[in-house]
Amino acid sequence: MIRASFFGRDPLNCARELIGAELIWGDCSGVIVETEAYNAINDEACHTFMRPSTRAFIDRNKAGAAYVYFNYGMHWMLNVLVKGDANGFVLIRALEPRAGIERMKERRKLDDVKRLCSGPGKLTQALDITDRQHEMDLCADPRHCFASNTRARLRRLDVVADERIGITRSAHLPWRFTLRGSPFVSAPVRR
DNA sequence: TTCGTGATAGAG
DNA sequence: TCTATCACGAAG
Repeated sequence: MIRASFFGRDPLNCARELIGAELIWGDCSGVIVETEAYNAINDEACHTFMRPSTRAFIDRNKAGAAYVYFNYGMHWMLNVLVKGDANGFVLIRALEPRAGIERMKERRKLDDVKRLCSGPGKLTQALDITDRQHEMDLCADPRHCFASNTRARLRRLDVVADERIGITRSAHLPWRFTLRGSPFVSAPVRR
């Protein structure tokens, strides 16, 4: 299980290094193939820029806490709080499903494994993540945590950085990270 | 490309 | 109160 100290550094390193780790969620799990970093400072796309409630969230929580919010009236987004050298969040954007695939298919009402978790709103639906898990410590419960994938690490993962998706402000920063060539990401790499 | 859908925050 | 905005997804 990845410990809280992992999230006690800065969002960019955390986002990059989470690629290849496994997200364990109850009976389901998947390998993280896409993330984005959001910095609490100097990043207009981060919620902290416009939302006092998000700044308060950072103040009262510790590194590794889940930041779950509702967007566009229908989608939940899962983020992890990074708090240490620099504060911010890592948005979990896509997974390669590993365990509990049948359960994910039921929740998504979809059979195509490649499209089960290929987007931030899709993976929360597949794993049944909602505001029930908001502020949950993701470094404490072995059923809701991240696990480092030692085998993948040894293979020296090829991680690509490009521009974040679906934002207008601070859009040029290369703060989206994907596993090179993965067919499980939300959108192809741009340059 | 277009729309559904609802929380949040700032303005009036 | 009212309105703009939004880290999306599915259909067409």
